[in-house]
Order: sequence, then structure tokens, then C-alpha cells
Amino acid sequence: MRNAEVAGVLYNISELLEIKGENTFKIRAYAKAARAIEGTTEDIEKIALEKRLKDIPGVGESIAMKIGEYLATGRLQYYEELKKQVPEELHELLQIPGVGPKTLQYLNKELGIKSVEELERAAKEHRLRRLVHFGETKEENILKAIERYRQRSTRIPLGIALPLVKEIVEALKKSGFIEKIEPAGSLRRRKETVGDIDILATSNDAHAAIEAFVHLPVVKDVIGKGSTKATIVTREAIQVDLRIMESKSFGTSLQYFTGSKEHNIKLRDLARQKGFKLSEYDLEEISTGRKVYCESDDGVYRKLGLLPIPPEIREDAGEIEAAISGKLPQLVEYKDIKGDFHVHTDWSEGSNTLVEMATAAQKLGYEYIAVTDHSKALGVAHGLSEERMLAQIEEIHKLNDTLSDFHVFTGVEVDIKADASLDFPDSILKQCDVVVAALHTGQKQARREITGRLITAMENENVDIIAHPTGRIIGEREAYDVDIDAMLDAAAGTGTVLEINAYPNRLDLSDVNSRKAKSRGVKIAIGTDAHNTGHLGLMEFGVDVARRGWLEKEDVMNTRSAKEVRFKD
DNA sequence: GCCGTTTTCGGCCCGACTGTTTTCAGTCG
Repeated sequence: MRNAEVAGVLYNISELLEIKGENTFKIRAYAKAARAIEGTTEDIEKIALEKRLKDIPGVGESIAMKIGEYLATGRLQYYEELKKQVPEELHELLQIPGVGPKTLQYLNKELGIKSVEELERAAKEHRLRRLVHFGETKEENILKAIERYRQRSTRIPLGIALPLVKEIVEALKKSGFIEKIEPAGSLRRRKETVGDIDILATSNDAHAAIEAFVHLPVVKDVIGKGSTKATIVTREAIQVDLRIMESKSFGTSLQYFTGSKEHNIKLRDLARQKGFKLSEYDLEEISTGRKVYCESDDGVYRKLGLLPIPPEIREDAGEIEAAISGKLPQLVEYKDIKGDFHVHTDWSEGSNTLVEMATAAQKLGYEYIAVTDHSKALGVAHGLSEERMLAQIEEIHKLNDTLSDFHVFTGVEVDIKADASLDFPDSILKQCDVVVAALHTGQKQARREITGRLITAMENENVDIIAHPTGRIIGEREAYDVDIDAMLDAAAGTGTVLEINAYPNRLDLSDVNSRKAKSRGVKIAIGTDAHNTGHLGLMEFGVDVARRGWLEKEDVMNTRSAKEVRFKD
């Protein structure tokens, strides 16, 4: 599939046009087409071949021609010429807050500025303040913005942001000045990483609520404080905004501040088509000026004649169309989860015993876990020898005899070695209920080798699940070079289940890849990769990814009861 | 550049903020 590749070209064109200062709507048209293609599960080459490109919403005569040219020749004349016209370095300047395309063009024309360094020098030499439409303040602000840009914090993993927000929300509730409170933004959409955190609330005393917020123990700095909004920075250098809204506007506000931006643009467009103007304050009927207020953000969707769209899929990736046609997925929920398929014990690198892990899982209301300690090749993790593996199986059988209403599946996280062979012979694997295979070594190998190793593993009838299928670690390590489409096809062909590893710095498969897997009929198992009893609680993060990937109950193995759990026959 | 139960031309999401302006353009979220 070359969908991502084609979308990438269109995104680049959109950005180049932006730097050139072209018509905003033309810029948006390219970005819109790119998004539509990115979100299409059908192969773009197939669509092009069947001359159906213009059926894609946002793709018209001109863009269809360009896609055709690019797919056929691997090049696009228009794109090449654009790249020649726009110096590469200019791009970075758009990252400076306050510098947009117009300013960029102007500075380039007047002062020949092409890079952040040149802009900084011009500001320090006070050459900016002499320009028309510029002044002392703007010049100083640009210097500050460059400073901020250089120290910009990377996005925060959801695993860190979520507990922090819970702490803040609880503390604010205790203050007594808060009525309704809800975190919004990418955190509410459960994106794997979040930028700044936005919290919305209603209050009987906005002033007191703001004061309570800026004096919370987590606060390190107060950046801004007004009558209805305050911005703080926490000890962990995370920026948090609190906005106090009027109660009657809470639904529209929550809808607006939850985003995504792209989702909001399309929703407002749809509202307009239906004769309404949607803002964060209200839904206004254009012909009469009558204002409609919504208690909840679900209410906003209902008033527009849509089914409520869960926050996790508000990305303008087909969810609005699905809501219109009544075909929204019934997303899997945490309460559907009956067990965990990736659990370690102190037999390998875990810190709790078999019994402790089983008891903790039972307390969570689960019916089962699969114990999947490492195999011997992973020396650093005290991988099990074949003898110890058999001994563990024996012990689990004994444990099961003592348990009621709970089952421990025997299992292993078997290493896929650099030569594509598995770390245990079939004779051992056969004795495990659940075989999870994973690639831990040789991650630098070429795409062909890596993909081949994974496919070979999946072709083994004893291998049930591929753990953390791309190997990425958020903020630390890129995914290994695997051909995702080939892997998904092999999973579909062999009936191998792919994991969503719920560990917050893995979340692998990702949301996008999970959705791709679903479109090919590949089943998913969520595994926490727990190394202690506390880690079992990470399941929620895996469910978040599944929901963002549009997965429904039947797509997820963990929703099956212990008796219904079946992998390859 | 796209698109059409108001339109094949004239729209295209909305509102706040900022700094530079005396009425608004650019940028942001």
C-alpha cells in the first residue's frame, strides 16, 4: 500500500504552498485530500487503477491527476518545481510561535531571512523593529519565541500525563469551588503522547477556583492567571491550562477543546450545511439567531443529527461520515476485558510470584491471565531454560487445581532469534496454552530480514501472538524496519493474533496499525507486559489504543471468557 | 483546489488575542 506515501507528498505540497503564502483554501484542500487518503483503508493504487480517485472526498480533478502521475512515474512535476521554488530551511521558521506564512514571506523579502539563526541575529541587531508593521514589542516577542522554541519540551507520554491530570482533578474537586470538571484535548482523546494539558471546569466562584488551581502542590510556575483561565507549569515541566466555562456552554466547550482540530473543522462545516454555526459557546441557528446550548458534548452531536462520537476517534479519519450514516463502531470498553495475555513473574524478570500475579488479576475482576515469561535467549531477563519452562508449566497446573473461577494459561514469550528460528523447539511450545513470540535482538537488520523473521514465526502453528509487533519505544527507539502490510497479511493468512502492548512507552501496535489490522480481519490481544502486580493496571492504556484503532469487542481476544479463548487450531 | 436540496461561482470553521493599527491583519488553538 502506498497510501501513506501519497498522503506524505500531498502534505508536503500543502506545507510548501503555505510557506509560499498561497491561498489558504488551496493549502487546506491539499491537506484535506492527504488526510482522506491517509485514512483510507483501501489501496490507493487500486483506486487509481479503477479511476475512482475522485470518489475520495476532497480529491477533485487536479489532485486526482497529480496522484495518477505520481503513482505511475514515481515523480510529480508540480511537486518538484515547488521544491525548487522554496528553500528548504524556510520550513523551520514556521515552527517559531508567532511566525506564520505571511510574516515569513515578508521577512524573507525585506531582509532575506531564511533561517532561525538569521532571524535571531536580525532581532538582536534591532533590524526588525524598523520594518513596517513591526515594532519593539514584536521584535522582543520573536526573540522570546525563539528561546522557547529551542527549549521546547517533547510531547509527554500518556502514561505520565494521565496520572498527573487525575491528581489535579481530584485536588480541585476537593477545593469545593468546582462543579463540573473534565480534562479535554489530546489527553481526552487518549493520544499516545500529549502536548499541553487542557482542563475545563464550571464553578460557582471562578476566582476562587483559579486561586486554588495556581496554588496546588504540583505547581512549579504560574505562567498566566486571568479571571477565567490560568496556565501553570508542573514540577515535571508540563504545561496545564484550567479554563472556567459558563455552565450552559460546557457541552460545546468540551466538544471544542477536545478536538482534534481537523475533526472540529469538519464538524463545523457540517453544522453550517445544516444551517447552524457551531462555536465553543453555543450552536446558533443561522436563519433565526436562536442559540442552542448543550449540557454534554454528546448533546452537540445529537443536535446535529449525529450519533455521539467517542473522543478517542475524533481525528477526521472517517468518524463523522460513519456517524452520519449510523455506522459508528461499538468500541471495545475496559469493562469488556476478561484477562491479560502478557504477564511476567519472578520466574524470569518479573518481581512477583505466580500466585501473587494470579491473585492480583482476580482482584481486577479478570477470569484469567496467560503467564508468558521469557525464553532462555533473553539472558538479561533470566529467560527460562527448557527444564525450567516445563517446571513452570507443572506448577501452573497445580495452581489451577487450587483456583476457583480463575484460570492461569501456561505460556511463554519466546524469542524470535536473529536467524528467524524460535528459542524453544516445537515440542516445548506445544505444551504451552499461549505462545507469544517476540523479536528482541537483531533489530537493526534490514526490512527483508526483519519482516521475514516475523512471518516465519507466524507460520509456526504453535505461535499464537506476536508481541509488540514493531518494537518501537516511544521517545526512545524507532520501530524496527518491518513491512507492516506484509506482516498484517501474514497475520491474516496464518490466523496469528497481534498484540497491543499496553505498556505506556510501547503502545505497540499503534492506534493506526491496529485499525489497519482490523480492516484485514486480524484479531488483537491486549497484553500489559506486567512485571509486577501494579502493572496489570496498565490494561486501560491498551484499551485506549484499541478504541483509537476503532476496535470492537469481537476484534479483541481479551473480551472472550476463559472457555472461549482459542488461538490457532 | 474542492464543492453544490440556497450556489457551476463564491464560498470554504470560529473566536480570541496581539500588536500595530485608527479599523485590521496575522496567528493560534
